[in-house]
Amino acid sequence: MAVTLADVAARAGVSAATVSRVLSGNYPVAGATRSRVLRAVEELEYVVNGPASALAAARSDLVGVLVHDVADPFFGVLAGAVQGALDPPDGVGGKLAVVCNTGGSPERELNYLTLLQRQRAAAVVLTGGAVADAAHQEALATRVRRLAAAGTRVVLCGRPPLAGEPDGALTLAFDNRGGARRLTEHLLALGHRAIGCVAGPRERTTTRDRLAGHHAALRAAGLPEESGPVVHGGYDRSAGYDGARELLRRAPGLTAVVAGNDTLALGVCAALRDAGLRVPQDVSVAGFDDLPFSQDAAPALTTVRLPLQEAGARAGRLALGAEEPPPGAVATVQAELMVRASTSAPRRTKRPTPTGTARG
Amino acid sequence: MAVTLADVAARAGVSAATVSRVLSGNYPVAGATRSRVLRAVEELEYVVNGPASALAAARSDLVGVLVHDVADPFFGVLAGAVQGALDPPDGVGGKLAVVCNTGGSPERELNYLTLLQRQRAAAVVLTGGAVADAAHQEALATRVRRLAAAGTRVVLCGRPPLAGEPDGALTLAFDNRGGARRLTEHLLALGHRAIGCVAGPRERTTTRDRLAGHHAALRAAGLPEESGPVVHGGYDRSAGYDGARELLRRAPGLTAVVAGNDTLALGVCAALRDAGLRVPQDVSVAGFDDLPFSQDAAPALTTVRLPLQEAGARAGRLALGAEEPPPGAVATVQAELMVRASTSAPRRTKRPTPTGTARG
DNA sequence: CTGTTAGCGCGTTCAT
DNA sequence: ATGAACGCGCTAACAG
Repeated sequence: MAVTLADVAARAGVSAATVSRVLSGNYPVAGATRSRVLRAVEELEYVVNGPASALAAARSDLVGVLVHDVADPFFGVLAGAVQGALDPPDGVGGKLAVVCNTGGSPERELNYLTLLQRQRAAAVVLTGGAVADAAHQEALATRVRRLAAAGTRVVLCGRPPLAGEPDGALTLAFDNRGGARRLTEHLLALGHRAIGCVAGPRERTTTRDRLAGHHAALRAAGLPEESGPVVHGGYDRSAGYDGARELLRRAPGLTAVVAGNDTLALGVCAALRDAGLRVPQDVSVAGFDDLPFSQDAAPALTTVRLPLQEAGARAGRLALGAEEPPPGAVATVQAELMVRASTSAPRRTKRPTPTGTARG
Repeated sequence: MAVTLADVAARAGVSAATVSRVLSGNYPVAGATRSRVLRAVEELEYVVNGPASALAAARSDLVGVLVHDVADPFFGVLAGAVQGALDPPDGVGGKLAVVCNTGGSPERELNYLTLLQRQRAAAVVLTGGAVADAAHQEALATRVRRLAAAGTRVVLCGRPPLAGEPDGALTLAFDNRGGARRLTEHLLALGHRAIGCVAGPRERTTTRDRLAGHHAALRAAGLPEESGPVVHGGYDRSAGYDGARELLRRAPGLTAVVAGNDTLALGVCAALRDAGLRVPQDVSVAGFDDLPFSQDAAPALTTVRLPLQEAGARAGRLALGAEEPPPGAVATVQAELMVRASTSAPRRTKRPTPTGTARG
């Protein structure tokens, strides 16, 4: 049916082995033969059979990229950066990115890992926060071990390392805790004392780490953890909207709201606006991630910047084995506080510490 | 090294063929044998070798998805929807999405198509506007023909059909022209007569179609095409910013600006703000696409909604052959005008038609 | 319903 | 530097 190596070999008057060598390039071949072969390839419009070569060589050109949802800019940027790093800077030799939307579901995550193992993927990049559930973490660690055993490189990007085993898995963790802490410290420095929090899904490591940073800042300032109400929900805009309304109901005296991420923050701003409150005059709002749209929001969002582009690219290079693994197989990506217009000092006309809101 | 079909067969006391049949499921197998096989699979932690089965069956589980840039929400949403449609609703049988960032470059597009042909991809979805260049269109048509000949389904999503050949390629075109026309008509109805345009890259079909719709509306209103200045650039925020400044320089009397897409529109708004102009009081601004962030912009963006989610999902189903192809192999996805807060009637204090700006 | 027999197209020794 | 031969792991006829 399709033209094969043998056809090219016949056309060029050489053996199939020679054609194979010319095409892979990793073997000495006489200049004359080489060009003869290449011409035959052109004339016959020959295209290598990937599956066949993957079978024979026991390795494929596929790299799996697991994300919660590519449509979410956070993951879109990450996935794009990984893909970019996989791309041949010169011409060939590049690997293909298989993007898988897990929706954050542990089952789907596991399922996709199996599918990728089936493809004999060269590497797998797991992005985004994990589910902080022991059973799932265990199942995941097992899968990762198997993949590593099968020769697949595994890179975690934006999540903590797997418990007790850098068995070949490399990790690029994000400093969610530190970033969140600095963010809350910024609000405290502005004078806020009643800070609400619209955190993300309760079970995610990302949520937990950011919340931990927030609480750490409160404690360090001598404030009780309950000094600010916390609501959990999804990581989408509507969760931000609903969360802000809930917060307002529970603690009408809030002067600031920190959101689990920028998308939530946008929802929070919308809810505040609809409630007749101005940002930041009446209530300050802050996000996390510094997604592209954040600086164009009105007011521009104070947030914590994660270098997603750089992190994704690095994850891609690590997946290719094109970059030296970090010492200890784990590197932490720093987060940077970005102060913009959505936060300011609280209005003095409001009572500074509207207590009695905790335990609401 | 790894456990193979034969190992499972031995363990279950059956032939390799039987195991294969159990796993593919498309062949009658006795219940008892089936469960015996499945148990052996479990015990041995057997995972099918994808490349081997792709080779033997002459088809793979891969579907290529070409986008300009997944990090761009437009493409992220599209890619996510395609991937979602590929996903097994029940459990197995799903295909994997290979996402390729072409950056809009014809060469890379062609290159990726070759890579996907090499993988013997089951289907390829080409998204986003094409480059309106005859040579490239020709090269592309050739590649598509080859892919189709090799049994790969080809779906175009968000771009016009390839000239003179539905050789197996299905098209989901977007009504860019109609949407743009209705958008400009909306501005005209509000009373605007001096409408600038920050169009996208000159060579893209998307840009051309939207611009054509804009001009059609102007003509229908009896206005000369030059009644509004047009600047070209990229499709990113900074192009919007720069474009708006250029527009302001060339035609200070503008009362409205239509942007090639929402991202550009955000840049336009920023430039306007920096120039001390209010949106929409001083200048109305409109975008295109209705990306998620558009309704959260301040002011909320008047734009033209493209049902990206639905279109992507449909493209995915067409790629799987799970949906009836549209009659004539081409379907047009309608665009819907979304009037929001960024457009309003022009200020009466400004001269209605500040002519003398054309040919600037 | 199940086993046997052939390849699928390529990489890779091992000779030469 | 090149060719011959084998096998990667699986599916698909074809028997039975």
